[in-house]
Amino acid sequence: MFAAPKKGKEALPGDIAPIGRHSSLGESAYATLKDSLIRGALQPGTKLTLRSVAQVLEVSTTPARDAITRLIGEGGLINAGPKTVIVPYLSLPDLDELTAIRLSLEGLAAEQATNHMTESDIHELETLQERINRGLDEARYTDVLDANKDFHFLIYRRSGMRRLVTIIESLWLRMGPAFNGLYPEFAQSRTGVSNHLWALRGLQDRDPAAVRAAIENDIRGGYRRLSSQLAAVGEQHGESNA
Amino acid sequence: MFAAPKKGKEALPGDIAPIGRHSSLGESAYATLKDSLIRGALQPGTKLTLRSVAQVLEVSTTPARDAITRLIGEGGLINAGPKTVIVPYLSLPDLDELTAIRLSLEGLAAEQATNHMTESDIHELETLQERINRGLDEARYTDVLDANKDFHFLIYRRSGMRRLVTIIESLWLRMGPAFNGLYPEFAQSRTGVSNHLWALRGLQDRDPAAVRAAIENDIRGGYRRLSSQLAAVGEQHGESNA
DNA sequence: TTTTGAAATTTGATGCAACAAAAAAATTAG
DNA sequence: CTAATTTTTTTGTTGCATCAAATTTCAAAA
Repeated sequence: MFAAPKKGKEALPGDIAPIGRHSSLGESAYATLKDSLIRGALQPGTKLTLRSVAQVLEVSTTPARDAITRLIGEGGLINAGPKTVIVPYLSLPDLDELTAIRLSLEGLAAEQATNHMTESDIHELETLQERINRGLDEARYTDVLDANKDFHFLIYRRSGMRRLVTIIESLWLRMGPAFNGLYPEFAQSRTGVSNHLWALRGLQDRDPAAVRAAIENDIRGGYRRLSSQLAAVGEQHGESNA
Repeated sequence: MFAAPKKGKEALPGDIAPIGRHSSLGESAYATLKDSLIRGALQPGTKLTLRSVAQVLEVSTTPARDAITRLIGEGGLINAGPKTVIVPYLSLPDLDELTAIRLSLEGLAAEQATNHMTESDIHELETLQERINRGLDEARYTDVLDANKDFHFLIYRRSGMRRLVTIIESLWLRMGPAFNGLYPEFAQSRTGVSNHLWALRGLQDRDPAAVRAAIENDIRGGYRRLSSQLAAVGEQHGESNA
């Protein structure tokens, strides 16, 4: 049926080869769209068509199709009809589910990362935190959200668990659009700052449970703010699009 | 850039509409391949080419491409070279990571499902368990694995968390090929049976923690058996392909 | 036998056109 | 003005051809 695995001597190229580069138009189209989604650049309900994506990304329909198909698979886009894909709305049940998964997975990642963090990692986190603080002071909310994302994922990546990080990304992908138009309201709050500081302290102390708790707290704080926003604004989209 | 969301009256189709059916050749090609992977029908290392998949599935290259691309995104297939996609080997580090995630997520799903299970659900679980027992007696190992999968996912689905179930599926997708050629060795063990019984008891008692513990135990048991098999056979594929 | 290297073959990526289906717009009827 | 109906436009799907790049084959050289 399919080609059987190579049985040969399996010449391992020594110790290098964590490769995997895979640049193609489809790949970068996917990456670009995904980034837009995570950043909240696309409003929920925005309709994406094959040809419009192709045009914006300056590629043909084939790579655009690749990107859209993959994103639908991850839940970053959904089919709102046989020929209509849109950026999904985040309903309260959706947010509940996402949050529960995030608590599990980001908590796990944070825990696992704790004993892998280097001094320079921690220093980098502190730099990111400064950028967050400065962003809050100067009302540069996009910067705040970006730096916040970097802060979290720097930690998660140090878990050494690649698939885990990928899954967490797909969760953030789902949250992103909900922030659209909410930057000030959302980023203004400084509740997250103290959670980050607790996380930093836990990392320095090599205390996995403390780091996990800090991250979980951060997620819960975000949940509170987002859910009240959703309750206030988003009743018209009752159904879950998970 | 893209079409803005409809502002109109948003005619909700009443109460029905959990729809989302999306039958297309690409979709079914994806489903078919995915199923083959989960069932362990494909040996790790098996090379898949666009055209061979297209031929086997009796479709053109386009739907085959869809399926392969999506599966790569989920980690069910990997790029072993610029023009080579294979069924991934499961290294011990990979198994460790998968297991950690499974414990988190399947534990969560089991917990959440506990209070949603109906009498008839539980009855169905008992039926499945009988099929597992019979399969063990009669050495019908494929049946055992199938029924085992149904047992777990019936529970998980009752969590009501769709995205969670999808993610868990992608984890099983990654485990499937590792069972290839190991059916007897793996399914022979009856360790799983008592875990399932504990899970059933927990469900009847509406004890989420007990159900979670039973499922976690089941996962750990599988981990032990698989990891020793991997350690014995699979040294030649050192690198992680997560 | 092993190694090397070049030729032949196969591969994935990409663009594109045709088609049926669906959505949107325009029109008509009430 | 609203609602139904028809017309027009747009959409995703699918198959396929092309092309550069990578793989495989195979024979010559060591």
